[in-house]
Amino acid sequence: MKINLFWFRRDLRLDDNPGLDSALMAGLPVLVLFIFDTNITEDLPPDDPRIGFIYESLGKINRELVLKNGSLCILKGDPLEEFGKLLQAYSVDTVYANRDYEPYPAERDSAVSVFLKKHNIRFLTFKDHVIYEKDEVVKQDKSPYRVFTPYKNAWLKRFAAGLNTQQPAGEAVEGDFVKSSHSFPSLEQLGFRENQTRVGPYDLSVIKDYGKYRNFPAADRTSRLSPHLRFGTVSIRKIVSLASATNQVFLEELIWREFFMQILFHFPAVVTDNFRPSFNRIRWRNNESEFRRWCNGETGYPIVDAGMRQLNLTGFMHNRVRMITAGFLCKHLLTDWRFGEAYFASKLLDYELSSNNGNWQWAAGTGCDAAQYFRIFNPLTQERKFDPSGEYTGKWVPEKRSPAYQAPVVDHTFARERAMEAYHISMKEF
DNA sequence: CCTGGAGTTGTCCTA
DNA sequence: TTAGGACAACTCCAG
Repeated sequence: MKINLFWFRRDLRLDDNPGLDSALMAGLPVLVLFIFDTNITEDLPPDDPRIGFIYESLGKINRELVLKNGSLCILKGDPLEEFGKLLQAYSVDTVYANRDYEPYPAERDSAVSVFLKKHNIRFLTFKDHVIYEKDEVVKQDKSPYRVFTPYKNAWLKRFAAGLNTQQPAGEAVEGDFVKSSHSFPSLEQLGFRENQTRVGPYDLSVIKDYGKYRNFPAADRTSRLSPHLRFGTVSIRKIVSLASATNQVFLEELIWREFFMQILFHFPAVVTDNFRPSFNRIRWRNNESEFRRWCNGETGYPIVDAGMRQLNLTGFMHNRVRMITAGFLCKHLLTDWRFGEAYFASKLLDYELSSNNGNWQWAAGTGCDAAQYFRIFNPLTQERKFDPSGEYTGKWVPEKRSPAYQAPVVDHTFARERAMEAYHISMKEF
């Protein structure tokens, strides 16, 4: 009997899922599939909490599928090889998936597409992860925007006109699911291990007053949506539709997400290079012991240390504090943003290549539409402004007032002048 | 092609 | 105490 396949990747939900809905509407029974891609997981520790979150989300999906007389097929390996095995076991008509725009997944998907085509199987992909894909919001000459504000204006104009938008699906689409011949594996059977760090639920009640509270880390009134958007456990269409009706500032943050995604797509060199080559000649100091102190939250600046400790212990850091800690590493310690970016990538539950890279280059002043290089955050002023009660720093750095607390790794005024000089020299030599 | 205006989230100094 | 300009020019975008 012929079946269709739906391949989950970072769209881990059954509701409002365009690829899955299309597969179900096509008429044939649908086998729902997830592959732990070893090309990705081999670089991660076996107890990476993001794998735990994916596993937990798959479990939830499987329980729902069992109620619909199906079950989830979970595999681990190189996707091409796994598809090869699947085609031996099943007679497949079409493979459905939602598009992934990052460099590796895009390359993988085109290889899968070629492979399936050779076996006379169609590979259909759908827009799911964004409201607007890479080429849907561009300048009149079709070239990509490099400045956020005009991009945002064009995005909002299209959105208001309903151009290229999909409406969030209300009801679940009916269709037949196939029961997998594999039973649902344990985390250990997959070669992974349990981790205590958890992705919590998101909280949409904060959207209403987002602009008012978003800069105060102690208030803890951010939505915590980011890991859910990263892995698709929530639909971006539902969130954007709520945001556009509720809070413009919050909506703009979602537009930043798509801005950096299209930057990564059109300028993939940003993964390794400065967006602005005039900063290629910055002579980074890259002092290893200072970098370790930054990683461990031992710089002697409470707001920096609090942020890094929050990251290390929870896999999350408040957005305001991300800017402060990133700026501190690049400007005060004159450490190449690539080191900081890699560290955040290893720790953040909501790690997204486009946003992490875009925001690190923003903090370093090397990115497109980045902070001007002479804007150097003063970690003490930032602390006074955004954590005036000391509640946030006190929570993560309880020893901050005791003699045991370290002396600052570098004096602010000295570091500021040193950074300005390093950036000046780079620009002059360019 | 030319041109004017604008550009996520700051800080510091001076009057 | 507080408001305003300098930082240092540049790139991008729209008309």
